[in-house]
Amino acid sequence: MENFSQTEENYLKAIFKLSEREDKPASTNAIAGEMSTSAASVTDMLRRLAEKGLIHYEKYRGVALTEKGNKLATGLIRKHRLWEVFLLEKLRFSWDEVHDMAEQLEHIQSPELVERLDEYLGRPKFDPHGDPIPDAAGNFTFRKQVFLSALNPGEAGVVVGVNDHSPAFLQYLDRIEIKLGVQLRIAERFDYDESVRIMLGETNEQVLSKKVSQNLFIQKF
Amino acid sequence: MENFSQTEENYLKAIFKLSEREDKPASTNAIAGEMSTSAASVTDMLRRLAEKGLIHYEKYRGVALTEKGNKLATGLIRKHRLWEVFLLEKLRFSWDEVHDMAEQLEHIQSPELVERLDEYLGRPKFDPHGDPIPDAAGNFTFRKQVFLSALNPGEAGVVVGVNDHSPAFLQYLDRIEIKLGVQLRIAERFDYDESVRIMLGETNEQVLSKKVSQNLFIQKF
DNA sequence: TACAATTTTTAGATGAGTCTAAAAATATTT
DNA sequence: AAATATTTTTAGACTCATCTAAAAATTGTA
Ligand SMILES: [Mn+2]
Ligand SMILES: [Mn+2]
Ligand SMILES: [Mn+2]
Ligand SMILES: [Mn+2]
Repeated sequence: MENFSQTEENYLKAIFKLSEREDKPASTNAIAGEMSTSAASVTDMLRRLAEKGLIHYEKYRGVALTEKGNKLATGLIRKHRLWEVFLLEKLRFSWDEVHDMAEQLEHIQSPELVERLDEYLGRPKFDPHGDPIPDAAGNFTFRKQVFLSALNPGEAGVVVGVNDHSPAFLQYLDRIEIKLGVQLRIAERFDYDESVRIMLGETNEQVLSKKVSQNLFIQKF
Repeated sequence: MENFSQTEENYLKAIFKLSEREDKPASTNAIAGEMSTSAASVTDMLRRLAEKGLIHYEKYRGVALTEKGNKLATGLIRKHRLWEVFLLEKLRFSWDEVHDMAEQLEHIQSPELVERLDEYLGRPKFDPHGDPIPDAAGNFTFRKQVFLSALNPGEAGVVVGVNDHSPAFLQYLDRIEIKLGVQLRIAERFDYDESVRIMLGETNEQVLSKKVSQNLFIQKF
C-alpha cells in the first residue's frame, strides 16, 4: 500500500474519531478543532485526501472515510494502542505518560513490526486506558460498558476504561487509587450535585464528583 | 533542546558518518551522495544547519559538525542502535532486517524513552552489527579491532563486527554461519586472489573471498 | 421568506525541502 | 600559466502544509 505523510495520517485519525463520536459526516470546523488548525487548511487537506481516495468529500457536506481510509485509520489506532501497552508493560511508564510517545510511534511504517509487537505483548485486546485494540483485520473487541454516572445505588461493577484521557484526570485517579480492574458498588447518589458515594471493597468508601463519574467506564456485574 | 526535522537530523547523521570515515570536512557532493539528493539541495540545507548552529560552514570549504551538532548526531546514533538491539533481542528480527525500522525509530523524540529503553535492554554497549552504542553522555566504547584481511596465517581472533551493513552481506554471513562472537584462525592466505582459508574450531574450515575478509572486523586474541 | 449568523471555501502568501539548469569557484592537466 | 574538468553555488520553479482575509454557501431566526 502507498505511504502517506504523518499529517495525512493525523487527519484520518481525526476524522475517524469524529465519525465514531457521532454517526454522521465530520464537519470542516470539527476537524479543524481536533487538529488545532484553521478551517482553510482543513479544506485544502480534504481536497487532497479525497483525491487519494481516502475520504468521501462533497463541498459543504462534510466528510466520511472510505473503506481505504477506514482501514488506514484503524491501523493507526492499532499501532498507537499497541505501543501504549508496550510503554506501560515493558518500559514501566505510567498511563498518563504513554499517549504522547505513542502519537509519534504510531507513524512508524512496518507491518511486520506491528505484528511482532502484538505477538510480543501477548496480543492484548485493550490498551492502558481500556480502549479496545483492533486486530490485524481491523476488528474491535466490543464490550458492554456504561458511565459510572449511569449506575444506580446498589449496582456494582468493575472499572474498565476512561473517557477523559488527560494526564490531569489520570493522575487524579492514581491519587485516589482508582485504576482499571477496580471493583466498586454505588452506595448512594446525591441529587444536589450529582456526586456519588462508592464502596471499594467492604470498608473503603469514597465520594466521586459528577465530572469524575462521567469519565469512568464501568462493566456491570 | 529545540526540535529538528527528520530531514535535518538525517543530514547531521550523514555529516557525522562522513567526518568519521575521513577526518576532514565533509564535501557537498559527498553529503549529496550519502543523502541521495542533489548538490543544490545540500547547499540549501547547509545554509540552514549553519544558521541553527549545528555545523561550521564556509562556502566551497566543506562542513564539520559543531559541538551542538555532534551531540545531536551522537544521540541519533544512540537511538538507532538501541532500537536495533530491541528489534533483534526482543522482537526476534534478524540482523539484516533491523536497520530500516531503526531509521524511522531513531527520530522519536523523548529522552525519557531512550533512557528506559537502554535500561530495559540492559545498557548494551554494541548493536547487532557490532557497532558501539554511545552512552547518554555521548561516549563510544572503543574496541581494538582489525579487518580480517589484515590478519596473517596463524593469527586468530573473534568476529566482533561488520563493515558492510547490507542485507545481502549479512544474509550471506548467515548462510555460511558466521556471526558475531564466532572464533576463527587464519589457516592460509592465497596471494592469487587474496582469499583466505579460515578454521572455525579444529575441523570446520572455509575459504573467504577478499571482499568478505575486508568487511569483517576481528578482535585478535 | 428575508435577514443575520455561522460555516466553509477561495485567494493569495509563506517556509521547508526538493528539483533542473546555469553560473561561479576550485582543482587538475597540459 | 592557461586550458579543462570538477565541484559548488545561485536562480527559478515545484509540492506540501500552513496562515489570514475575504467571498460564498448554508443554517438559524424573526
Ligand atoms: Mn493514546
Ligand atoms: Mn490509549
Ligand atoms: Mn543501522
Ligand atoms: Mn547497526
